[in-house]
Amino acid sequence: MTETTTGRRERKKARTRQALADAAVRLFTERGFDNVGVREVAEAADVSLSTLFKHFPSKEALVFDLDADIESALMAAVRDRAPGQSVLHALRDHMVHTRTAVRTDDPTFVLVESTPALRDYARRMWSRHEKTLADTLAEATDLAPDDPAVTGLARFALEAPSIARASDDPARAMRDLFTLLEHGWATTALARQQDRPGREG
Amino acid sequence: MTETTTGRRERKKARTRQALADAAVRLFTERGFDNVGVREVAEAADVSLSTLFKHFPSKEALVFDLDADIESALMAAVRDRAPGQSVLHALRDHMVHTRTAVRTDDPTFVLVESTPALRDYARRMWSRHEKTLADTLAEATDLAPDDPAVTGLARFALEAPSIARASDDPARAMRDLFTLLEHGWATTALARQQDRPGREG
DNA sequence: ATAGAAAATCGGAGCGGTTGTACTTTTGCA
DNA sequence: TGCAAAAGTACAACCGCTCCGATTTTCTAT
Repeated sequence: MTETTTGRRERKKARTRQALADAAVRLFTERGFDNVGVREVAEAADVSLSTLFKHFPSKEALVFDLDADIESALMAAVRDRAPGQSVLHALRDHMVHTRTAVRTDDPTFVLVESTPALRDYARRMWSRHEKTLADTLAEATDLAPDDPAVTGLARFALEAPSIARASDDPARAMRDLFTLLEHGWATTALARQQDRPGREG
Repeated sequence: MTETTTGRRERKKARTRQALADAAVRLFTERGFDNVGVREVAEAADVSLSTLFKHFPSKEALVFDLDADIESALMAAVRDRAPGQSVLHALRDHMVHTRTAVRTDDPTFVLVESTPALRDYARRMWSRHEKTLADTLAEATDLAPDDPAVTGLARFALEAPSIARASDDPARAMRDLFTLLEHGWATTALARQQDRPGREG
């Protein structure tokens, strides 16, 4: 996935980045997100404050060390779906599988869920993929990228996890939500089963 | 709507509040949201910085001087809907009527639409009504307030305007979106036409 | 009228996230 | 070996926002 261009430089860079992320999650978990300053995180990772912000654009970003791969996986799920499967169905499966696991063991996950500022940030991060997803959906169905059916589905699908997680049974809630969306979008090309996007007329 | 309790005190308070809001919109429009500091706004309204933050919780809030009435109007639209009309239908009508007007003459509207920080803030403001709306919907249909069908509809209905506005024909996009939602939620109590919530079994 | 409570305002210090600038060190490569 | 790019450093400053003690203005009850 990620470019593994050789080089000691890149390795060291990755190391300090990791040191920052680790220190951040540890300190935030120990004493709470709001009770730890960025200067303190930099200190704990033994780098300067300037360096911290060269690696992460904001305090919140220290906790989300992934991002890029997530988006590409999402798009791939739609593009490389099983033959004959609708884009909506593929989207549903991917979202259910990747975003309903309740990993109470993952400290980062717990930290995010228990910190409103981080929950909001996570939601906004997902929303950033909205346009890319809409484009992918449009491309896969020959609909216009600004068709409300397309942009609406992109938005709602990305919002679904944040709704489902508020439920006692997130996986079930997620499926229910997508069932509703499927019924609504049933008459659109998004829900129609179809062969892989024809590369010939 | 708003309590008009007599008194010179309340009048003066409202006056300074208005002075702040006016100065803010004027300065922001003239020179851009990011190029005007809160201290400057306070200065222009001839009040102290402390006073500014006693009236508004944040810089962004200076631009949104309404809020409370909006929420009650939204809930009222659902609760006091025409007899026999479904909650979803009532919700749709209200959202379409109040949120699709493109007021290119309203400076506040233009300001908000052209400033990402303010667009985000506006979206979050609407999201804050999500729980209240979900409760109202649940009450009107005898569904559980945490039913995904309820919370999902509340979220999506409130998000719809922000999607529709990205289109060239917002009003049309808004109606299209609600049509999709109506199809999806058709099998739920939210879309079923019904008499006013029976106060008797 | 007047005292005293309550509310609004003030001034200013200060915190925490973020940015900018100029400088040093490390690393890759010719 | 030498030079350019990249990574890291140090430090000051900005900005949104909060806190606090003091002061003024308005309301209310006697």
